[in-house]
Amino acid sequence: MSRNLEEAKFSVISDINKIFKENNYPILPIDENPIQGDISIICFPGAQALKKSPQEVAKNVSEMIYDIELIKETFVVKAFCNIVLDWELLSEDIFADINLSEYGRGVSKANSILLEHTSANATGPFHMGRARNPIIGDSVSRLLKYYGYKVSTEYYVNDTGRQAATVAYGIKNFKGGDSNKQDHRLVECYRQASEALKSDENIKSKIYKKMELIESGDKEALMEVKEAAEMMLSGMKSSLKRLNAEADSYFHESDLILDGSVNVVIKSLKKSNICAEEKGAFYLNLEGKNIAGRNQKFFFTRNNGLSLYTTRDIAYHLNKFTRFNKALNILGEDHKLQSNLLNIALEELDSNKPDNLFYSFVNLPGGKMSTRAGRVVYLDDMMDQIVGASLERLKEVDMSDNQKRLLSEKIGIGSLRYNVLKVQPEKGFTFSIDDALSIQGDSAPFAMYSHARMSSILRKYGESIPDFKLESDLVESEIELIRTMARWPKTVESAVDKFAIHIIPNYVHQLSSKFNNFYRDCKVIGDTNEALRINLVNTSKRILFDALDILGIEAPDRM
RNA sequence: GGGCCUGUAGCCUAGCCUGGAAGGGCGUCUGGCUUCUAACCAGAAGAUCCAGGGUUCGAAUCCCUGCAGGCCCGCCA
Repeated sequence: MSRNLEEAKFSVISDINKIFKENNYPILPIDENPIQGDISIICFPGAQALKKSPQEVAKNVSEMIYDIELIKETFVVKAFCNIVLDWELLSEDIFADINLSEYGRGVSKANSILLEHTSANATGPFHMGRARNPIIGDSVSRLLKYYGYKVSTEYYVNDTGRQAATVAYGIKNFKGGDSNKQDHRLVECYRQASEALKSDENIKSKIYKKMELIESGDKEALMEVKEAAEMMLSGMKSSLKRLNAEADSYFHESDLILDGSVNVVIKSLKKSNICAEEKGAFYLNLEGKNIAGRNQKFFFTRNNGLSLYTTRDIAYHLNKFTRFNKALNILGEDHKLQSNLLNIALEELDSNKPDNLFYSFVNLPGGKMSTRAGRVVYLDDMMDQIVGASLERLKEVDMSDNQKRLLSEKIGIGSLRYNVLKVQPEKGFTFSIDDALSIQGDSAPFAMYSHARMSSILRKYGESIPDFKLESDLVESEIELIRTMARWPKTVESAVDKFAIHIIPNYVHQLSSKFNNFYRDCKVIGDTNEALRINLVNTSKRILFDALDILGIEAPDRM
């Protein structure tokens, strides 16, 4: 009989409940992932009814159940009756399951998902605060794909409005900086144009005139901002590429004006019965909608009848749902209200609504990250630094310079991603370069190193993975490793459930750590259990590789 | 004024949805490389789980009230 761990636990638990019933015992709560053992029966609640102390109940329970099939032993700690399963019996079955090449992957789903991430305004290089978005977005998309969804990622390019017009004006009229990276060079144009906008009425009116042309659908003006945004974006895209997080497609806001879909939105929203008008500008009246704050009017046109950012966002989402069944947005927490408003509008238009994953902002020690105040750590600089630090660590390793360069890139970028991903998105964090550069313990290099050890063993073994038979008792660290591997599919499932990507790094660390314990205790090559242990190494390696891949981290075979 | 999020050892963090025995990591101290890779491993010290109240046999977890920090409340994007 083949069974995975879930099924084994289920069978044991139903046997336990059967025994409770037969003996007229109250049904006691059961912890399926206890601190000690594989299953734990919590005996506090039965105490009163049975007129016994919780400890006595636990002892009693342990005597009642110890000969259930698959239970190897039971031991009582306080009021917990802990059960250890018979891993000698189970491991072959569980292993057969783990050995399947699709182990952990979800079955292919019918739904297609458009995952929008990053969508930073094309006004200059990414800073670390913004970098949380592509890293989370890219990894969540990998996670959802692993689980069986068809996922496509998209970057929404805000190339209309004042900022975009200012960028276009700046690129046309000012000289850039001297960096050889496009976005770092062009951001100087934008800075100067922004300054001029503030101090020079003439330039201000030029930019605002351009803005109006853009919003009214003037083709030439639209092409101009679109091209300017493209220029800036080309530099930003190369940062994303280095981060291993480039989007599959880029959607230009300007196209929504160009193709008239914004006007369709305005027309439809005007038919809504919560639509009202004030001095020529139209809005949805939100009174009674339980939306936060002082402002109960959600404007979707200016008094000149032209669209606002939100209006175009509505059009964008309608567009998304013509292409995909579902939409998921990765957004900074500052977009929460905005997204509520969007949802209300979509509801008025009878449209589907997107799911959202919000993340908190990244601070620097001492306060907010702000480009304007010059308190800023650029993503590009951070990647250089962390890759440099990784290269430094490889100094003594016997490898060609080129190999070291490639490897340090993987390690550095992996560390950066891991550090961002291991924290719950809704938790704000203060970005410390020192912490980011500290790459031991719960980090990408720890996992990568474990993976390299696995590869090394298999490389030395040199033959194809053998069949195995259990010839002696498993040692504790082997069981622990199997236990951890057995938890992988559940881990993926719960991460998908809540879009909780931080669960994956957590698992990666556990698996790596358990493997390192196994490595310490168990000689693989040349041992009497060689065949089994090669299998253990092989499956751990595959799971670790997959898990790291979800995080967008490349698992090296040597380091 | 209002809404949302966060608060766990010196520092960072998991656990909170679905209540049951507080997990990791950094840093500190001690020890381990002629043995499949020491970016590793073992051991030690370190926690009024922000505060107070409630529900419960049982609360870091659920409810209420505070406190502290973040974000937001424009005919900007």
